[in-house]
Amino acid sequence: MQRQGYDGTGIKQISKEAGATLGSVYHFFPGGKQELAVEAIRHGDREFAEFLTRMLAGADDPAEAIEACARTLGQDLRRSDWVDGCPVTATALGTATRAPEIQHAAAEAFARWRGLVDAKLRAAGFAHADARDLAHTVISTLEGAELAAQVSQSETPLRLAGTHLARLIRLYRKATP
Amino acid sequence: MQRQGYDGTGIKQISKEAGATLGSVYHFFPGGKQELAVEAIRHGDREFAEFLTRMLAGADDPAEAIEACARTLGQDLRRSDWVDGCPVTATALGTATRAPEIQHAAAEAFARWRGLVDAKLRAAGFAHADARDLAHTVISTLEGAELAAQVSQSETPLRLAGTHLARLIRLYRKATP
DNA sequence: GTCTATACCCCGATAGAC
DNA sequence: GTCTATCGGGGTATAGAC
Repeated sequence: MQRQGYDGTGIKQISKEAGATLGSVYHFFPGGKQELAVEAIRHGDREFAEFLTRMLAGADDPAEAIEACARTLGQDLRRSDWVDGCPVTATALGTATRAPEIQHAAAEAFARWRGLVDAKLRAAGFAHADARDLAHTVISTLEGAELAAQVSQSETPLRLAGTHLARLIRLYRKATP
Repeated sequence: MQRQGYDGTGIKQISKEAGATLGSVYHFFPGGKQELAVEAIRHGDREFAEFLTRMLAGADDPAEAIEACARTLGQDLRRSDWVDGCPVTATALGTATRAPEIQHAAAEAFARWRGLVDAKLRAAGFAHADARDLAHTVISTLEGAELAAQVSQSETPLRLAGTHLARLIRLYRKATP
């Protein structure tokens, strides 16, 4: 679903690639495709949260850590031949009206990631309001740059997003000490 | 397709809502669903390009114009009940592997929008390299914030994106005069 | 150019043997 | 719990009358 989206991915395809039978899938996911999608998003949520935690722990300076994060995302995306984008976006996009539970799971993922950045910024001494606001834009920008990188098959959007986010963060550190 | 994505939107649904018969659709779009999707993306491309042109012309200061742009995007998104997001993203996402032409049209749209921001920044006296790089991040951030706003059903990501992009742009104006 | 009918296929979901 | 068979419906696309 990360690659093909909710509607583009069939349960039969999933069961085949997983080496399970169709009956097994419906045994463990009685809620059908919707439940499967929610679990897929939660899985992607945890996955990216772990990645983000690792990257944020990689440098004391939050600006430096975020910039490294963006670069790594670009490298990983290229390695996947521009196919493995955000594990939440593709699944959630387009299902908003039909399946609120899916959208809710996606919102939770975004909120968790934001929380991780927020905590890092506060730990580095940023004002709470600044940290909260900056965390929003850091996630938004990473998300958008990942999208742009995927569409244009280039690491450039993510590289520049890293550079600019770092400058923005440093600007706020100086602005409200 | 803007709302439901490529796979979530049926040609029968399109023909019904358009008041046309299925035969007519295939008469004017012999390339079938793929051709329809490419034209839909080109349409969204022009639509947003006109919106962006209008917003950029609304203020001499690029930072101010971009901030107003983000706010307006948020208001429009709320007015649509968080349904009408970027007219390109939903259609293009998930079709990368199967339909390169769709992805190519999406890449062209992003490039055109970037070009508009780039031109505005250069016209305001920014160094060419700075303008080019900033245009990348402006589009990425607006795109990601629109996504985040849609998922969380809140204007906050777009409002903050506007604020932060404005500060970033002003920083560069001062940095390299 | 416009319309209806239909071919052909795969979808999600379920039934029921084992 | 695991598997196969199948249901009902909708998908894209086409054929061919008008």
